[in-house]
Amino acid sequence: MVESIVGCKWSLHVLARIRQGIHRPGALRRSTRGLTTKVLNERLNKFLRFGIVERRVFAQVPPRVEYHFTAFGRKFIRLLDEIEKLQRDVRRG
Amino acid sequence: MVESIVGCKWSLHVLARIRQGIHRPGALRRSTRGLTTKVLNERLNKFLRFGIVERRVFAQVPPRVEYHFTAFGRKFIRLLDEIEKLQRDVRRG
DNA sequence: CAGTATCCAGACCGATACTG
DNA sequence: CAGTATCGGTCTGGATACTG
Repeated sequence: MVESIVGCKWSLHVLARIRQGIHRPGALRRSTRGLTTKVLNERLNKFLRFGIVERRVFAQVPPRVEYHFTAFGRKFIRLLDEIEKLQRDVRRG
Repeated sequence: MVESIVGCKWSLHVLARIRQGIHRPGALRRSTRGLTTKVLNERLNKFLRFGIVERRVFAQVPPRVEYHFTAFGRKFIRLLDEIEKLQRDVRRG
C-alpha cells in the first residue's frame, strides 16, 4: 500500500496541497504545475480506496467536490513527516 | 527520497530480507523470487546513497560483501512498520 | 467544475551476457 | 561471487479532447 501511494511522484505533492487547505480538484490541479486531471484523479481515487481521504459532494451548480483527510490519512502523513525529519537529521550528521 | 525508495516494488522485499538477516547479494537474490541482479543492485545502491544500509567488504576469495542497516536505516524501516500497523488497525475498523 | 477516455513517448524492469 | 551493460517489452503518466 505504501508502495502504491508513494510510488507515484505526484502523490506527495497532492497530499501536501490538501494539507495546506486546498480541497477542490480544480484548485489542486492549478496549484501543482505539471499535474494533469488524469493523474490527479488517479491519485485521489487511490487515496479514497485506501481510506486516506474522503470525498464530500455539495449539491450545487456548478458542482462542488472537496477531498479531506480521514483520521487514518492524518496519521499516515504524520508518519511520512517523521521520515522526512529523520532524513534531515541524518543529513546534518 | 521516500518516493525514490518505496517507488520500486522490490525495495520493501529487499529491506525485509536484510532485516531477516540475509546480508549477502547472492543470498538476497536467491531468497526473493523474480528479483534479478540488476534490480537488486539498483536498490542496494539507492539504499547506500540514502544511508539506509552500509556495505561491508571482506578481503577474501571468492569475494564476500554484506549489506547492513545503518542506524538511520533501522529507524526508517521502523516507521514503515508503523504505517503498516496503522493500516491494519484501519482495516479492522 | 468534476471526471473519464484515448493516444503515445518514455521510463522502468526483466532477461541475458559479460567483467573483475 | 559481486557487479555492470545492453536490449526489448510493458506500463506509467502527460497531452488532449470529451461527457455530465
